[in-house]
Amino acid sequence: MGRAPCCDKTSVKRGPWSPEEDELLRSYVQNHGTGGNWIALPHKAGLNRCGKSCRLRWLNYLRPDIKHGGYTEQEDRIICSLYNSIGSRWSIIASKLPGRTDNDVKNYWNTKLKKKAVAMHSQQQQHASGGRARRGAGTPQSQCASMQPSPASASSAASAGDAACSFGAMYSPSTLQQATAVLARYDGAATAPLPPPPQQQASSLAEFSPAPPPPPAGSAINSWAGGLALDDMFLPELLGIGDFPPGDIFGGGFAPLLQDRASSLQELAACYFPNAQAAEMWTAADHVKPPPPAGLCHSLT
DNA sequence: AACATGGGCAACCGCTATCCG
DNA sequence: ACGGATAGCGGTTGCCCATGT
Repeated sequence: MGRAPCCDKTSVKRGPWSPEEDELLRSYVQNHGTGGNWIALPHKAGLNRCGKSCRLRWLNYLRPDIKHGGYTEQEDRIICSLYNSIGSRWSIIASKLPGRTDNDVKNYWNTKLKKKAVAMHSQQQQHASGGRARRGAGTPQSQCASMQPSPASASSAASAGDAACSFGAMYSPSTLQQATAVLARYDGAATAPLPPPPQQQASSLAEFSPAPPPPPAGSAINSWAGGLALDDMFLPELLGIGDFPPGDIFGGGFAPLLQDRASSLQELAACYFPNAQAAEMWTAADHVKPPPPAGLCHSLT
């Protein structure tokens, strides 16, 4: 027997929201907040809607700081880089793009950016092979398989297809633990009072940042450090300055989008680090040296 | 002008994670 | 420690509109 539904779907309104409903929800949330309970909110607000529907409407459409459309090339680059690095974890990707929602980013990727990427990729494949397309190239699966070590879909909700490019599949548990420890230190830098100069960064990261509590066994990447730090770990790759293979859709085919990387460093760093000093420190660091064999954290350690 | 087709986007569905008693 | 309730997430669906025939 399954769980009871969150609301009686036969008695609540579904489908597109009317302006009146939008106004009811907007004014209620602005006056009272969500109260931490979306299920009870529709009744309090006088809406005949499911709580989940209200939450989605607010988060994706009614929030005051939402931006719709008009994606910049900078945002394109961030999305592509992050997708390459962490896969379809839209909430994480969206969190790096102020004013964008996961749904919006997901739709944008699925309807526009993905096609752009595939087109660029096939164009480059034709160039590289004198017109012969690589077998399987251009499909989502081949894109995934051709990507660099990817932490995509680290959660247990990963689909079978995602598993092919899952983080866990790419790195050994010991490597993950090692990376997680590094991340823990670096992550703390965002709140540190004064970061050291870049050249001292590696040795002193641990000193200006208290280590977080050890992760629960078997869940190092997936829980306490995963969501926040996985993408930070792959900053060089996110920027396209890591070790993408030349034929990679993002490292190669997406080269035009990833060009002008150096000038984008500051903007990107600002996206990744809430603390301006940490962003500055990262920007100033040397990101272009070759990656270590493990392919992990070469700019951060 | 009428119809078919495809793209874009909002909303829904079903699942996992997390919280809380 | 356990189980129920809720939040959050990613995949999918379906509607609307623009464009082509």
